Amino acid sequence: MTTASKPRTAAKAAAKIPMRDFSQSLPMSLLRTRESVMRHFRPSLRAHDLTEQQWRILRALAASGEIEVTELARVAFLLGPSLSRILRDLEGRRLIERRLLKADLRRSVVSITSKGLKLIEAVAPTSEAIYAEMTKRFGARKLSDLQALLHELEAALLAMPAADGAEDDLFDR
Amino acid sequence: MTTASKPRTAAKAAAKIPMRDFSQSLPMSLLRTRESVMRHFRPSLRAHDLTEQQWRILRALAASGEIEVTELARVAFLLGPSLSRILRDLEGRRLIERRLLKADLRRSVVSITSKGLKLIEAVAPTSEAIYAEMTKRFGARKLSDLQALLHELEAALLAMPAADGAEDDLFDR
DNA sequence: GCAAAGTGATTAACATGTTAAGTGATTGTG
DNA sequence: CACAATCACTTAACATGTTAATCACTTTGC
Repeated sequence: MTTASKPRTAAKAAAKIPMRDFSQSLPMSLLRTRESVMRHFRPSLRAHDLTEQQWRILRALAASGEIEVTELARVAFLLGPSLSRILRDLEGRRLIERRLLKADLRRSVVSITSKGLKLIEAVAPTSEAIYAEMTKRFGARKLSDLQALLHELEAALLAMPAADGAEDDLFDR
Repeated sequence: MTTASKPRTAAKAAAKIPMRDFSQSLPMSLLRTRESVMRHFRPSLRAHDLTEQQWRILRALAASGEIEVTELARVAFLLGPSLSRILRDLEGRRLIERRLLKADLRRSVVSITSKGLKLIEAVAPTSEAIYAEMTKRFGARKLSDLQALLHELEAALLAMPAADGAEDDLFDR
């Protein structure tokens, strides 16, 4: 009966300001959908002792060869601090390597090791199979429609100036 | 030239297994798009000392009145441990209240305080304005198409059995 | 040259995500 | 009615998200 009985509270009257129904806000939809996707991938990654982020990094490295840390952060969509910690860990596990750039000792380039590549080769088939099954169930056409809309929205929002939290705030007029 | 020169490595040859171009995998697309959305909301929340998750909880409480912790976790899409910590904090700030259920002392119900409601009323107009601007830029029709696809995908994946990480595992016999 | 400003990367500090373990309360079964 | 199983919630422990500070190195301006 975990999902059977619903709260009798019902209410939905507390807020004077209506606002869109909370659960169908765009950020929530994106979050829930992403989780419903990742839920299928995590077991396989976990079976190989990889987190989602570690996997993103290995994938990015396998795709781009040697790459600078900053650029890696960009393509793997991770913030610097997270990346630093994860690289330290992956380097300790000999899945990646780092070397300093002679031309600029502040920078270093990262690359995947053969051990890292073997790990990818071990995980990739399962990932691909899962992705294929998802595509089959959802429909290739709808999947690409979705991808297109996601990209369009991303582009539209990049063009939208970011509010700075100060708002019009009375004083800066 | 931070973004000018691309890595000469070019490679993309390291991996023997092709795999979809990493950056357009579905999880990455969803993550990037969600971030591009949240980027616009965070400054406003931050200006009121709220994190995204705290805001989700307050919104959920405002919409549903009194609600049990487990149900709140479900609607705010948070795991129990995260919720426990955040409720402790919000209670300390007098934005929410808790009371035990006499009928079952394991359970407690959470509700938003008038201070919490005032905070929502202070933040909501800005949020609504941002959401409206997004809708205007992206298009209301495309937005609802996107929402529909997200929900469909979510439904399709819920119906898909979760791999357990064991796979068929050829080798562990 | 050299002090100041800028840049790439890491560390620090705190909040959340995630899984496992713990705590107290309740329930079902013999 | 004892008592093991279950349940609701919390804690614990570790990884990541996030912002700020720091460190080492480079570039700039004088």
